[in-house]
Amino acid sequence: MRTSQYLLSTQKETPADAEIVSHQLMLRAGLVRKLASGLYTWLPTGLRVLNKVSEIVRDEMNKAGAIEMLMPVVQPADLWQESGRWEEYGPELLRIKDRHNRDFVLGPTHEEVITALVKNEISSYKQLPINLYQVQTKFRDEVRPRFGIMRSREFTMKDAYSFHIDNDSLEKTYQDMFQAYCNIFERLGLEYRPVIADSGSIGGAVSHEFHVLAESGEDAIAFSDSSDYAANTEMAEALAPAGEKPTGTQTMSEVATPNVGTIEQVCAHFDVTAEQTVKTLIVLAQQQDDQPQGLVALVLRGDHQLNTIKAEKLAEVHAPLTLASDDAVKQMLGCDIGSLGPVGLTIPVIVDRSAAHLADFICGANKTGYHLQGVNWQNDVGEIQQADIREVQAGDPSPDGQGKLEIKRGIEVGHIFQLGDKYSSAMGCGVLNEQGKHQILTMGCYGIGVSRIVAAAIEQNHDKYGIIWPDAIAPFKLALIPMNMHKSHRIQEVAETLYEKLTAAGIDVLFDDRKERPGVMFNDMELVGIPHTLVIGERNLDENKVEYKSRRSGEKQLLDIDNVIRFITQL
RNA sequence: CGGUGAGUAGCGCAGCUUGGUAGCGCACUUGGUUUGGGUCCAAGGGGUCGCAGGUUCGAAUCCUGUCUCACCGACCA
Repeated sequence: MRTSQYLLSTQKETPADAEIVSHQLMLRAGLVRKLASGLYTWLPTGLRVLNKVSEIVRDEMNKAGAIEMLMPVVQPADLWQESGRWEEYGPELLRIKDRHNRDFVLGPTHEEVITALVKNEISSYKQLPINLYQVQTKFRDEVRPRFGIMRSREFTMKDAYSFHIDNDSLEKTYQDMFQAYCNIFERLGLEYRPVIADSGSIGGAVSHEFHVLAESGEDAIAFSDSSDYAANTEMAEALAPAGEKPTGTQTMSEVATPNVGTIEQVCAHFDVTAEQTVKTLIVLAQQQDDQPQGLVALVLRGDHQLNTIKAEKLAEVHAPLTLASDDAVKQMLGCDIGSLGPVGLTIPVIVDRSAAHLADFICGANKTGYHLQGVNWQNDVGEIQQADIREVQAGDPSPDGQGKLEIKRGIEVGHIFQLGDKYSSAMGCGVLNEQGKHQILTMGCYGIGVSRIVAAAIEQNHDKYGIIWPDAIAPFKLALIPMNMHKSHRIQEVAETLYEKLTAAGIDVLFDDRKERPGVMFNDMELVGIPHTLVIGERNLDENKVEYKSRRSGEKQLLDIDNVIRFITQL
């Protein structure tokens, strides 16, 4: 490709509304342009990268025995009504009507379509297992699209769905997919980790996310410092502190604490650390039929944070988790939220394991302006219900019993899970088994955020000059930069010849034949992130040499012109 | 949805307080100059100042409404 016949579209200045590096560089290097919030046009350079990523994904999926197909973006609403997700999915599901006023959705995912298809196409256990996938556009009407392509509303996803007669078969395909995903991220040249994940409300126990590690990641991942254990913090189990539960020695007493509400103020007032205090959060209870809305108290150690996902899984708690309003608390419990505590509450109380491990602690007195000190569960509260409801933090013991947890940030680029029969049973998708009986299938599903990988790769591979693509997904492998070609026939001749030969050798080369000064070319090629550069200049031509430069290491070396093709091919 | 901020040329911004019909840098066009790291000089082209309404002789500027965009958002108990 010649720059003179290409759309490079680089920019010197960073657009004002781009917050993270990958977004800024994608705009500056001319990979994407925003059309509207969460909607992006892929420019030629960006599309080249996107296509390289999809090709690697396809290749590994095919090798793992999956079969490519393609389903429509627009899907009829009745499929979603059948699966129950028409009501369940919420406002992220963009609903549209056609000219006949029939309901459709813009597909955020394709379980319904594939299940309906398999129901019709597959009728015997002999055709199983089968794993079908597509690389396709998805639409999710995100509340807040952000970070450019990282969380956009329209995006490219590889989604695969496998169908099985039993769980053993599902388990095997799941393992194959796990391995295929590792291969994919390995080949993409990214630093990644598979982590244990929340399978959501979908049921089916097993689920893994694949994260690319990056500071700007939206997810927190907990790692053991001495084993393979890695889990999304949503999922990572928080163990009770090690050792015997301390025995209380104090007797509970009430202390006037005017204007003391936050844990920070409590600590200051009593001159203790947050580890000796307890905080009480009041949330809405799971609604019982015909009963008025109840409340539930969640009790945590002062220095701990509530984990919403864990709390929502409790039968007593309303999902999605909703904090009771200040007014509701005041009305039902008779005090300000800053003075709440577990002692003497008439609503259900659920205590985090770490909080339950405390003795002689401090908490609110359920009386505005008063706290209790020297509180002990056994004496002052009685039998309590314990649960793991807190967020793990760095330094906590690893749930697998080996080492301590570290917390790092990651970008979720892949998610695999065992779905079970949620969709197949809702939609009656089954086959005749060996006994000639109709049997509902069990399913797995496996997603990769293809467009998100492009952004994630940049987050992990850039410097102050621009992007540094891993070779496998670079838009071009090589930049050919002639110095002042328009003044020198000799340079032009060498450049043209090299360009022809390199192209003939199957190398993706971008030949900068613009009438620009060298500095402009260098800067553009570095911004775009092309991994390898050849510079052709008068100086070296006298020796029959050209200069090679690596984008990543910055290392330069002179090459004999005759050796260029071989050298570049071997990179 | 709540909070904050922003909409003026393709991009980055000034002008608005104190109304008088729009400007700077980059990019673009033309000519010259320069040529191993975003040369320099000159001359140009390009904007219904987000949209609608109002006040006024006159509105980018003041008022009202509206749309769009970005960032932040249980973690207070």
